[in-house]
Amino acid sequence: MGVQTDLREKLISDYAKLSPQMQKAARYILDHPSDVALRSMRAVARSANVPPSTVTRLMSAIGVETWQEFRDHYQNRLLDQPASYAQRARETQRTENDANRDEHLLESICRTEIDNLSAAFTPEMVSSMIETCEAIENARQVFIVGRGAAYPAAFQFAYAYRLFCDNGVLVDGHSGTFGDELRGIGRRDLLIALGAKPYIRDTVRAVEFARSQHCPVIAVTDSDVSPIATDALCKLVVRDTSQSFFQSFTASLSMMQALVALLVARGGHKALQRIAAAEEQLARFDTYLEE
Amino acid sequence: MGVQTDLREKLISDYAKLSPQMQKAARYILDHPSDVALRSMRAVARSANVPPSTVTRLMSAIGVETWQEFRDHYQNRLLDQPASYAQRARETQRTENDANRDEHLLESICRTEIDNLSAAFTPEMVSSMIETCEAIENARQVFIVGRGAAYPAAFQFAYAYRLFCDNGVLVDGHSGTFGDELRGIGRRDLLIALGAKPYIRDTVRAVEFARSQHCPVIAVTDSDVSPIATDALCKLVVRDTSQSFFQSFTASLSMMQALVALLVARGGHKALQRIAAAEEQLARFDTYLEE
DNA sequence: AAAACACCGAAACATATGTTTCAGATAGCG
DNA sequence: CGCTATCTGAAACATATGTTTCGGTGTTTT
Repeated sequence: MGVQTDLREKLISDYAKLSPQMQKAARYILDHPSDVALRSMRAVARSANVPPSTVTRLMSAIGVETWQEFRDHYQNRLLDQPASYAQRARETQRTENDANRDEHLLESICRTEIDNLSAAFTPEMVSSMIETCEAIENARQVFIVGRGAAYPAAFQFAYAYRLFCDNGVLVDGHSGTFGDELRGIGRRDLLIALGAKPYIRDTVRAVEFARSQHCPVIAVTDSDVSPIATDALCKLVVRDTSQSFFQSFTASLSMMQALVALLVARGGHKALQRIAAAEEQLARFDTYLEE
Repeated sequence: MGVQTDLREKLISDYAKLSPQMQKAARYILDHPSDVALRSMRAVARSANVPPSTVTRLMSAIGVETWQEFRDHYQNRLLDQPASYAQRARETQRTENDANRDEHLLESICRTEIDNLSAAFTPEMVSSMIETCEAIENARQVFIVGRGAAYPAAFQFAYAYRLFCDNGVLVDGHSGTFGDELRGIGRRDLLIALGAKPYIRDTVRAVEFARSQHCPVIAVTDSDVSPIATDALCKLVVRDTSQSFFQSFTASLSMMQALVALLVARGGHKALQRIAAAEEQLARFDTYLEE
């Protein structure tokens, strides 16, 4: 070895001493190593939102003569570990009942998650999601309920939704009783209910209550015949296959995120303006770390 | 899309019908596929002892419009990505002002999410996750902190973890001040911190406090140089690329779920017994709907 | 033998790339 | 306040890149 230090490590260790703009460049490079190997310097600079000169300066700052040298290093790295997905699967399978049981488990989890995810974006689901969006756009208030393991996805949606709409209510029962928050729900509102087997009683009750008040329901659940999905306006059925005792809520979360993205895209300028305002407000509160 | 044939196969099948010089070029390309991905066209031509024009002609001979298209194909093969980031971006842009804009957006979101997910389960990440598990198993108390958009993933882990271990603490600041919950943290404990750009001040402060008390930190974040990741025991770097203004936390959530699954798998019978006990307790409380 | 044809490589071309230069901006300090 | 030192981005620069053009070569066809 000797002088052949790993440039990536060097970039990390020197990161603190770099100028702000160089940090931006360095950060992009660290986060997208394959870009260095495959794309041009100017293209990388463009993606990092930095002028080309900054990248050249970064090179000399970390003691690299030329971009070529840097690129070569990353190309070799890329060639050394052609850890393709398929190859990885084969390797892990070969050593199935072996010492690296853990690796195999994680590999299998990854595949399952990807399957769950693609199942959530089939054409039928996509059109259901678009319907859901229309329902949300026309609703007076949007209630979101998800208990237990479904709570993260519900929270995620409520959190993002609140950044550009103020008619969202996360029914989390954190303060006082659960039912209080649903008071006044009616036919012009909308309830988004999340939950998979085993169905949590609270969630089902919330759905039943909403329906009794003629409030339409969007069900994000694991089956067309789940107690949450009965008579729902839209049934967003997500797979939650998992290797562990615990169902996977990855697909639910992803779908909720996709709904938010879709709402924003359809909302156009107005939505973006509200987001900007919300973020500025957060910045005022000193929520975020400065650059 | 649709007619997305494999260009390498095309090269092989058409080989016989090519002119001698083109065969020389084709042959070199077949023998050195990574050269196509990494080097320039002229460089490849030089190595193949062929003028550049021959390579261009070869492109049109096999029905490829431009060398870029050819190179992109080989780059994707090298990365084993079903669709390149650039390609995806172009596709989405192309159909931006279209009738079925929504469908395209969702389709593109799905692909991005899958990319994020596979990036979270690369061999390096897998080994980091296993290290993380060992750290968790040896910790006295396990603190989990994630604010804002990172909260779902933190909650998810804490919720599942509590079903089979009782030394987990979700630092959510719901009651009283944030710092209170970290009181007494020390070198035998462990802090799992989640957060992506823009970094929420509270999270960073929690990390700094933990480090000042010599408590090791596991960082689930978006970059090796994120303020959360500095001096972390394990850096679990997850991609959060997203089509919307909002980062995607799908990969974070999935990784946390995977950690739980891994912990349970390594925990063996004991873990399963505890889970059974926890579920029975929940059933006693009438949490779930009966069948 | 001449014409028609496919094939080839040097050179021309417009564009893109990596690097350097320079002038303005910004922050630190006496 | 002024002075310095650093940082930054636009522009300039020489070079490299992908593609096209064009004339030349050899082979086939009539």
